[in-house]
Amino acid sequence: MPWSTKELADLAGTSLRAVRHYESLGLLPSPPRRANGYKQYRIEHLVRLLRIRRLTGLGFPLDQVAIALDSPDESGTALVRLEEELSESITRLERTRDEVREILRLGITPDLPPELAPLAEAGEPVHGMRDLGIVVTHVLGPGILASLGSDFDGHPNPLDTELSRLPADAEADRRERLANDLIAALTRAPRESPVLASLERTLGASSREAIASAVDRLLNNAQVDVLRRVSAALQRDTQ
Amino acid sequence: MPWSTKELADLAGTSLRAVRHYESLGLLPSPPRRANGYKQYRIEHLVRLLRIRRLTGLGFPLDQVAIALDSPDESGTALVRLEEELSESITRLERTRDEVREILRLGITPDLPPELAPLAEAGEPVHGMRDLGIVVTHVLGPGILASLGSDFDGHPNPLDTELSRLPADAEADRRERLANDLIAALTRAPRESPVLASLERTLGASSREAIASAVDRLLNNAQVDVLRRVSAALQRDTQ
DNA sequence: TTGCTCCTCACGTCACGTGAGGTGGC
DNA sequence: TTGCTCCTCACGTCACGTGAGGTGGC
Repeated sequence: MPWSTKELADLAGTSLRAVRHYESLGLLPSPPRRANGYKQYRIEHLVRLLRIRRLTGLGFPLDQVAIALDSPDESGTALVRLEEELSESITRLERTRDEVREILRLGITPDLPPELAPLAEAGEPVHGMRDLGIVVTHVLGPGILASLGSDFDGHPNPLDTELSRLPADAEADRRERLANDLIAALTRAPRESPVLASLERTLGASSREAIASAVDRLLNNAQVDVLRRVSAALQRDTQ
Repeated sequence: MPWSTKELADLAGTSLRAVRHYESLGLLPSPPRRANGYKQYRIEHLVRLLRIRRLTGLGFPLDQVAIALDSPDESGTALVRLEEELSESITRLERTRDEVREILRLGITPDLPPELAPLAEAGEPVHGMRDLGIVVTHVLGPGILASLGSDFDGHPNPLDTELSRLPADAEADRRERLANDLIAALTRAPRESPVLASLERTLGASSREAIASAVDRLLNNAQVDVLRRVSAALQRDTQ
């Protein structure tokens, strides 16, 4: 007539270990035993176990379950908090699910912010620009690339591609030509310079340093040279 | 110029401990140290850390992160699986959130299935019927109460209330009257008897036993007596 | 005797959080 | 000297899962 631990677990649709766990926490009273030490559960234990399972199924942590079991009518605030937590989790998961779907749709790599993915496609062995992009988008926030004038809407800007592939020993006139093209492109885009300037003013010292370090160590001399010219021209522009 | 562990963590927007954790797993290479043992992180570490954070932010477990970092282009199947897991979690959480909202809306206690809540309201100290309900709804599935003819749509059926409050020493004619009323009510409800009968035929031995045990130990003699009469009448009806 | 069930430790999971205890830098 | 930072163990979290090692029941 009485049930073993396994039988009780099966009746309640849960596991042997869960039953023992609840018992060790005092959520479920220890049943009487037979002479050989086997436990004998009865209907009161099944009822209690079903109530525990119901509460854990709703998402109550076990310490809250202990409280709710003894005063089920006063669990109002706990329920409100639970609902809030559930809603938060749902919106968070929905956001990341949408992001994962977007990554799948575009067929891009998941380890970069999506704005940077086209850059990764552009040139395989050139990781300097990619890594610079990772640091800059993190420090300045995503969207910075758009405001820099690059049209990362599916295809990399040819100028960006050329910059990322610029060899360290590129000749002076090639550097100058690329710099001028970039300056022209950035100047045509109406929105970027003020954004950049205001961002730069509000940047903390450590962020500045991180970007400077990224530029210095991740790009080669020719690339840095080109970016310096661009930067100087834009700064003149803003003043 | 190089960064301490704390500085690196701050730059990446994560914790000291997370950085050390990634390092201990080999996700992040150990940086060179100064003479006193202090670690010196550089831009490569920041880039790596940001890529790790991006992947964990999407929900990748750390062992998958290790793989994805080294071959970011081949994480397609991992992404598909991730999307599926996210979707499953979302629907599961939505279901429980809706259930929690319903509990809040009705102002009922969370430790019972919602169909049983009105029963709990009916009589305070009478837990026998409540506990029987918990066992029966779990074993036979929710919805069984509806098919038993009780209209649990906001108010407890007066007959149920009377049954749950029936004292053990109720007199014979009171028992008979209540049994007849219940039989009449159940017979008027068009849908229940076949459901019950078919369920009973398909029940396993352990479930039968659980219900029998619940009836025997959670109800008093008078209540069991009334239910026996009702059961007998219904069984005659079905044949 | 063999196979199945029951029992009690006790470590493992996952991604870190949180001290403990000691030392270096200013 | 004091306060702050850095370091390395190492245990804690949460709700159990998963053996290990031993015994009882048929």
